[in-house]
Amino acid sequence: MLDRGDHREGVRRLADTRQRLVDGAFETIRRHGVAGVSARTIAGVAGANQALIFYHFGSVDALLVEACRATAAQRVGHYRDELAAVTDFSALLDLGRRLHAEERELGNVTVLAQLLAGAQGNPRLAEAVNAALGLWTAEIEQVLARLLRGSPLSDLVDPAGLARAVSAGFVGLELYEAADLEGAEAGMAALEQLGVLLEVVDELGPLARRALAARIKRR
Amino acid sequence: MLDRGDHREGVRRLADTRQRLVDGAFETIRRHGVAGVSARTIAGVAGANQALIFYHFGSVDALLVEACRATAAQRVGHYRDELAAVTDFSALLDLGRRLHAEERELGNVTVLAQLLAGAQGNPRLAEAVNAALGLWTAEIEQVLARLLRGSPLSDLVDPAGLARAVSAGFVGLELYEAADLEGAEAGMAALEQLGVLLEVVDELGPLARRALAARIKRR
DNA sequence: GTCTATAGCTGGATAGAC
DNA sequence: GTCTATCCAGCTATAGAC
Repeated sequence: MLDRGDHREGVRRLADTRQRLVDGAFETIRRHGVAGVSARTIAGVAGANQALIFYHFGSVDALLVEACRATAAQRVGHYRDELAAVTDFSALLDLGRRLHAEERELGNVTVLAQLLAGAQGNPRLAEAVNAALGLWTAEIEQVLARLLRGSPLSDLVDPAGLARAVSAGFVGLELYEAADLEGAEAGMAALEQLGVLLEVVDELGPLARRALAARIKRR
Repeated sequence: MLDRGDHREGVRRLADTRQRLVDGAFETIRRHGVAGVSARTIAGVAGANQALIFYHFGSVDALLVEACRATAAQRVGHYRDELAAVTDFSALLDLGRRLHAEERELGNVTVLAQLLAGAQGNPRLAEAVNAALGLWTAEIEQVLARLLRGSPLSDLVDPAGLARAVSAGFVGLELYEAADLEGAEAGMAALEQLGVLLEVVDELGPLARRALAARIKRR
């Protein structure tokens, strides 16, 4: 059927198999969740032979790990410059909105959530997902730390923790979406409202600012 | 070995099988995640025969649905009175801390997160998890709505959305925990800090309060 | 209601031809 | 590198003895 074995460099009938398997793994998780993943289903989506997963990666788990790693590295890199250019909470919220919409659209959040769930009792996968999430949170944390310097919020909010809470919120809401779409959307909106609150508080006038700082200190 | 078949009412060597299967299902998810769940693993944990799952519930899925339903109903009922007695954000935060600690300890959050992940592409399970989460969010939403009346935050924060965002945050962080314990704890702390921020803002003096309300209106 | 046994299937993984 | 064929483990679900 296909002209397999053709090795002229210009042909590229399909991307090389290894890559197609990685993409297929991602797509399979996105569509059916980790529960629906197997060597056979992935191979089916990738249009490749099941045995090739073991030839190229050694095991199905190892393929999932690679899919996780590759996606995170690529996507985080895609936003690095934009995140570095952010100078206030308002801009961060705007970027956050866009970033989340883009990643959701691509299915990256769903896949991350599913991998995270699958990592329960699977140390190899857990390590990979941890690394992937670490790439995201490190970037966000850096921006938050920069913005919080000199803010009345700096005594209250821990950048590292907030970065993880926001990531976890996205992940949790994405899972929620499969069970209750409208509820998840309302939750998403609330997350934005909290962002607006941070922004508003951060931009308070000197008087209100001092009152707030005093209140925070007292706790 | 065991004196099976003994039907004297006082014996109760073990709780009735149906209940042990529900508990076993819960425990299996908690320990190994949805990925590790099967009729055999559940039966093993429950100390029962695998075939009894199909006799009592018809399918493994149906057993998971029942475990989800039973746990949620029981636990939400457990907090209803306390939630109804809450009259300010400070008390809500205190209760929230305790509630979350208790539920985490019991494994209820982990199980919910795992079921949520498994609900992807499993409509029957999705419906059950949706109902379970609905019980929680309905209670939280009610308290939030009550507390927000008259607060400068009422124009900004939607109780229904916030209830879902908080639930999703807990769920997401619980998943996170399997991959990165310290990170998840930092995230949890940040969630509390946001709670404190709500509390502080809510209790602001009239002057700062007015400044804040004006800022919020402007957006 | 509970057990054993088993049918029938899907899954991970490997051997070996090409 | 890719394909076919296959082994074997584990799974759902049912039949039937007790």
